[in-house]
Amino acid sequence: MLELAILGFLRSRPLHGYDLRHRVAALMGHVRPVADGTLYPAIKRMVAAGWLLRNDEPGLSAAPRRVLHLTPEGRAELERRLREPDELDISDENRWFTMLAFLRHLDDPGEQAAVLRRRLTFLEEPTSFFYDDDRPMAAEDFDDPFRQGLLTIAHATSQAELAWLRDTIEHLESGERRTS
Amino acid sequence: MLELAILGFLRSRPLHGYDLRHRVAALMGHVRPVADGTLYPAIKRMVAAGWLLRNDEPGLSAAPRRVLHLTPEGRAELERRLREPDELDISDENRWFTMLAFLRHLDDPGEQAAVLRRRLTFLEEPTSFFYDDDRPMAAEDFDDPFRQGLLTIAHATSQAELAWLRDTIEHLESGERRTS
DNA sequence: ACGAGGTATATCGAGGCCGATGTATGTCGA
DNA sequence: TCGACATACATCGGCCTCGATATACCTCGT
Repeated sequence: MLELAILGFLRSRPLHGYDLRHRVAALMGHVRPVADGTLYPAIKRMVAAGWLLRNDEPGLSAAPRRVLHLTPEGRAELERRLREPDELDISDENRWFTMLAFLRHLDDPGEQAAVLRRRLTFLEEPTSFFYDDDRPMAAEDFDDPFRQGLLTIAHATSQAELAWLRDTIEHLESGERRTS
Repeated sequence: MLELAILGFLRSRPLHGYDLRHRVAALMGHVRPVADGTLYPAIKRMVAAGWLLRNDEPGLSAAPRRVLHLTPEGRAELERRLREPDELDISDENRWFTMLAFLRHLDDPGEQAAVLRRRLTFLEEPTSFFYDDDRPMAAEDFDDPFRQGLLTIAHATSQAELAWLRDTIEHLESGERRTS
């Protein structure tokens, strides 16, 4: 997910680690600023994987900036991750929102719509409040005002997302039809 | 966060690992079912910390059930975590929602309201779309329909949560005044 | 002329998480 | 009665993350 964000940011322009750090932190919405000990090893991994190239750009600042470029392989990797292999369902909110933030890089509207449709299917399947054996979750959960709040908030969120998804899918697909 | 959930569930009744696994998975909302390799080491840690007691309950099922009880220390630890030391702000969604799911165990309405009020303060401070140096985030972010969607959804979510928070805080505090 | 604070990268160790795998036993349908 | 499946616990290696720490240079205010 950090890797996805790095690939996504570098798709637009080359950046050095420190800049990436700010952008990633802003994207993750202050939620959890990336630690240096996480970011730099990730960069190293990705350079080793052949997705990034590191060019030194001396003199412009205090320390030498290691400017990172996306390689064609990196670009392919980004697209692969945005398309998201079907087995991994889009069930992790963080992962999903990060994907959304860079979905524009998948430039075929049909493919974009396909990703949104998968998310829509996922959101539409009712959340089970039951265990596997149809035992309902403890009744106490439902006269707890805090858990009620949890449900209220979750409901509002998914309604908002569903509305947006349906709208956007329609737009993408009508545009699609017009251009084909 | 896993530990918080374990403490929370055991506060109501003793449970064995397998049952905990189901409950935690249901709580995390299918988001990411806990792996055995995560749950059982966590239990072991917590037993070692003195928060849990493990009593074997033989014969009732296939494998011997290791029934887990919350110790007084565990209970204190749960309450400490629900009160959440002020330094760590409630910025991680997962953490926050898990807290909410067990906030009833902090049985003083005043303390409950205090926790909600901290969350309210956090949500009310406007999210910065700027870097530290007041450079705005790339303009391209704003004519990207997917990032727009991100903002739309986030806005709807926080509105719903804000409304619920204000409502609930008021209830808790008026109840508080009545009983004092 | 000096120190505080920002820029920029890097490494290390401790510990946590995931995925795979193993080991039993009970239950239920064909 | 045989196999499939659920119950129930456990361990292991590898990878990742976090937090701390280090280095070194620049800028700006005093």
